[in-house]
Amino acid sequence: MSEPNDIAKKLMEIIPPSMGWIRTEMRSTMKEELTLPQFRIMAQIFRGKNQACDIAKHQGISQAAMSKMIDSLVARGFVEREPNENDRRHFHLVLTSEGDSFFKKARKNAQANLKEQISCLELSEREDLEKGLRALEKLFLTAHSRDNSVR
Amino acid sequence: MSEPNDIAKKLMEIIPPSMGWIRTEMRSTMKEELTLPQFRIMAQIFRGKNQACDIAKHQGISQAAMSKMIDSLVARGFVEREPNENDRRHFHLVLTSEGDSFFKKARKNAQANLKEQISCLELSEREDLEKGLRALEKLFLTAHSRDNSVR
DNA sequence: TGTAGATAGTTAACTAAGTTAAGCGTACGC
DNA sequence: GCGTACGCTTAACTTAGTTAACTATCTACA
Repeated sequence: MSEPNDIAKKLMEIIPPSMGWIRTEMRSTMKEELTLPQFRIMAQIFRGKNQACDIAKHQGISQAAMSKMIDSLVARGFVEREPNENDRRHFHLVLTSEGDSFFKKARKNAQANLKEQISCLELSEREDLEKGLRALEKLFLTAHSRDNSVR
Repeated sequence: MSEPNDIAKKLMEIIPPSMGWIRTEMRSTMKEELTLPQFRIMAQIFRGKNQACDIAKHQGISQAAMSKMIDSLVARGFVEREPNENDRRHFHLVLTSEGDSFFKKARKNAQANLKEQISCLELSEREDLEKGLRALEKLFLTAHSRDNSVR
């Protein structure tokens, strides 16, 4: 039990379809408004990450992709690029008040759906899930920071 | 603790970047050969799912998208559409011998990378992760089958 | 001081993966 | 045997990603 290899196998089996499911949930929740990658970018800005390249690194995408998605968020009036006086190479990304309230609403809806599903699990399963997510977080964070240091 | 709402929040925070990380891992493992969605389709066929619409449902994508990706797998010589005599509306998808051996090789490599990362976790964390993945599986499967029955 | 190199971001050209809508052929219930 | 549901494909489109080449800025250092 708990053989790294078995876990790796399970991870590859479970995570992608779960992700597909979350994507579908989010899509139906947010209708035409916002795609999942756009939502994630807004989530990062909301949490105080305000430099495009940092967010790009965190999401594992290129700066070019980031730049384009920020364009579309700016076009929708959800995000603004504020010039940064200290270092004029980068902008300070901020949510507009419209972006902020939309983000909060979208997050709440998406969570409500997920919450309903999660409520169907047994208590013990919910505990397992919670602990498992923490382990996954650590796994991802260590792997990720290692990547960054190497590349 | 273990409030469905907290878990939902955590899920939305952790799964997408984890997915991004797995995608990056897979990409570097499989080089130019195969994309992750293509790999997942092959995995389904490998496990005996051989009807395009079933796989499309499982992945949460449209039949049209499925059809195109199967085209590309067929073009690479990894998959074949065998006519089905019982019901000529659908094909019987099978891996070619080249597809089969490529799939096994790719899966082994991808797992080896993940395994290495997972080995860095404590034993207790690995156990948590394993249990959590099982809970996630159940969550996904029940939600998914409910979706299918409703939609 | 001035120049070399690193960093932040954009643009262009491309590909993959997804969507919806329309259509074709087959199977099946009544 | 006819309408309807099903399996699949095609066409036209969008989004998200890539790499490569570019601009502009900052920083370190001879």
